[in-house]
Amino acid sequence: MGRSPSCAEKGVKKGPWTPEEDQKLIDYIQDHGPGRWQSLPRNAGLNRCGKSCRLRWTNYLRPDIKRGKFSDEEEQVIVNLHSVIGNKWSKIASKLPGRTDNEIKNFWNTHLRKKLLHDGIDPRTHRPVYDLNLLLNLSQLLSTPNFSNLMNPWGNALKLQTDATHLSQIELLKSILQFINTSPLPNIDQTSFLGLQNYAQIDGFLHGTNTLHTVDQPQEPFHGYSTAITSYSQALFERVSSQEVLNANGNSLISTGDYQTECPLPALVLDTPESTIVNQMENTEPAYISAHSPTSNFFEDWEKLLDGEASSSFWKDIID
DNA sequence: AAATTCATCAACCGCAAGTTA
DNA sequence: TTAACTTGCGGTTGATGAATT
Repeated sequence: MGRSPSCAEKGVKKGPWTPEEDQKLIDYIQDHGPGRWQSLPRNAGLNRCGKSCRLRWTNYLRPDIKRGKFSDEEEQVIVNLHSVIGNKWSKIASKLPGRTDNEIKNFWNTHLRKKLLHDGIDPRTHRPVYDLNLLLNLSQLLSTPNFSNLMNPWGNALKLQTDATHLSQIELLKSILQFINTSPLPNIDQTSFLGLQNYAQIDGFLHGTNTLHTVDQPQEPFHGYSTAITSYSQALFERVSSQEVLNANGNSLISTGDYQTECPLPALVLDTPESTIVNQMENTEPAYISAHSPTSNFFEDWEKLLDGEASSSFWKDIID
């Protein structure tokens, strides 16, 4: 599949169209119809590339283009469709007669995205935004060169750091699992998304076994896992929050109140004995997780997530 | 009044899929 | 079958005008 030369390579005009150019394009298309964009500029006497002509016609000159502000109904359609199909602007545009994909894309980027953010909705997931201040605080804390010096060298500074890191990891994990569990997308087959084998792998991971066995897909496939992680993170949180974490100025970086108000995940039903899960998670190595599954990236991230040595760069990447 | 920042949107770019010879 | 060509898409840029300092 070759790539056609860009407009610049052909030495044709770029930039805004003049009224004369517009008229030439309109006249030509009225006579010959749209299409054949590559040869159109030559035939129409335009010193433009075909791409530029097509774009000008479809986004501006087409007679059926609707102009003016988007109505509330149109806005709602865009938001609803975007929540289902994402940045498929041409697909969204096909449901809004007279609107172009470019126009919708611009409207999204300049208005709707900000509006959703303002309303506390993540415009990518269309779900309530989880406040990342806790993670950011932890990141700053852990990247402080003198962090370990702040702590009593005879105390449990390293353990606290480990707990705090672990807690932040678990919180993200919880969000991921909760998203998967509550995803409203009707067409996502969660079995094919992760694969039965991967359910088994997670199951094995959480229960400390390396055997790959088939498990039935539950109604909410990650329910048990997310509740287990919730209980685990709660235990970790209690450990972290029971101690004052101070920055170089002596200001508290983490407080129980901040955590509780900024991590508004609803409480999940505990369906696994807490102590068992905690012990199993701490003692389990994820190395057996297959790197060759269709979802290997997902599991590579899991491995990074759980790999102590790699965790610093992993979390830095996420936060960045 | 001038300088700076912000918001908007037309237009461009690169990529990938589809089509043709 | 394959390579060249065409088309469409989504991300990004930059010119422009409005708002703010």
